Amino acid sequence: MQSAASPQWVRSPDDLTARARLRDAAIDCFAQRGFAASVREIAQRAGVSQGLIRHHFGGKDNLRAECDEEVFRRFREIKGEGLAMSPGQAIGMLSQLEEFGPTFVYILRSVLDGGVVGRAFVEHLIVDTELFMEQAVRAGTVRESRDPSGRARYLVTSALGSMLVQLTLSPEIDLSDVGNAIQRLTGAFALPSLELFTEGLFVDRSMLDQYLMQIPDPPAAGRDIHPPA
Amino acid sequence: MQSAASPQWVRSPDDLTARARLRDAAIDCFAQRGFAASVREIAQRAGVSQGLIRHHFGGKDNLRAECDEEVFRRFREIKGEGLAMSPGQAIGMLSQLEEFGPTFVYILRSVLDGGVVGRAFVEHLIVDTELFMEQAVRAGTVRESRDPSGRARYLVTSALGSMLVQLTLSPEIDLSDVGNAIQRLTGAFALPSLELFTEGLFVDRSMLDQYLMQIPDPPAAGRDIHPPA
DNA sequence: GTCTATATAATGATAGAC
DNA sequence: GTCTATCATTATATAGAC
Repeated sequence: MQSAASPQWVRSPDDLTARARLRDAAIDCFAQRGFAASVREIAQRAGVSQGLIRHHFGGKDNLRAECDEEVFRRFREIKGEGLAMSPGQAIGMLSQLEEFGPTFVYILRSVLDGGVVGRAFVEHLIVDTELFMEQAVRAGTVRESRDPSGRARYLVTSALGSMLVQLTLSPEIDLSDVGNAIQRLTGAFALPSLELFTEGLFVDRSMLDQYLMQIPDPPAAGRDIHPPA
Repeated sequence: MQSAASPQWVRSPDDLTARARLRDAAIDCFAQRGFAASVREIAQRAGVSQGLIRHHFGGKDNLRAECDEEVFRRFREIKGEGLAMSPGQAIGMLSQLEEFGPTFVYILRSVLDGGVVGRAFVEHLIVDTELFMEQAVRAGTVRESRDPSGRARYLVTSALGSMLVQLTLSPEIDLSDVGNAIQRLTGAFALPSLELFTEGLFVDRSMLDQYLMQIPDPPAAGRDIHPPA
């Protein structure tokens, strides 16, 4: 386990093997310009020729797969194994780390792209959130849910999705300054979300009660398909 | 104003001008395969040659622009001018209309893509939601907010974003059956969202009160940037 | 290991025949 | 109005020299 100030994967470029330098250049490119970035572009950023990429990785798909792996590895490493954080805490912490910038943007892009990293990232967040909420419920700070899994999935997808929609709505946000970008994406929603989480939205319970009466089986476990596939 | 069962823009393909048929084929293609769909593909679906697209539209960008316009026109037409619906009602209604399928998927893709239709669509929903919530507050069914604009923006982006994230998480969902797709995307979240909107999440008010004391100015109007740009 | 040069495929743009 | 044929560009994949 590394200190947060200088994780294992941050070192001077000279220390890296050519293969790793190529992979990191690809991660940066994919983060900045999306997965449509060409191999020529990646090679140029790494200061080598495009032929070398094929030599080391065989093709773009393979290169992307290795980037996916590395990015998810970094995510797991930074997050820490047993550390259960709320999604807000996690995102807030991650965005503070300068070195994590490209990794985080890579993940966001992968979520939008439907890539494997994105999926894994979201599912990971959901599991963590369910655990975190479970603890919070036991601690008495968060209300119990009739469907803990569904609630965790709902909280994560709406928080993340909200950021992504805001992002597409605000092309002027500079993704290279990740900390600032996250601040802009989440700052505007601090008050509305706190308000909603504390006071709810509806004045009375009729909508919820109506729904609960309408469904056939006891409202203990989720009756709906939660896992994607 | 047309009846919902058969809007103005639904007719047998023979009734359409070649230009309109081409445009509609493009909308279908963009919806099904994304905006990377080639002009050859579009021409093939329309049963004409690729040269004809250039003849009528000049180029792909222009064609996309006309598709954007048409899709947004259909959206406005279906929605109705003065009709204020909740986001949930609106999405539920739209998904029922068979003919609206490609249009709806086109809009979703446009949101993900950051396209003009997507932006306009979201901003439209936000304005409608704010109006709707204003009425609901006056009617006594929804609680007052310290930041009505921010709340509307938060509700729309999180509801929509949640669907989009679920969509990327579930590639097996068949987008051609829009009604079913929406059902799968929203059904799992009915209970968690109703629960949250009715009962909130936190047991006590400490988080909210802490935030309210921390910010300098009176919590009447939003102190943050809400409009994207 | 690294480079240069080339093959191949796809796409959007264009020209000109009918 | 509509089609066919071709061009220019760009991307990846590949081969072979050093």
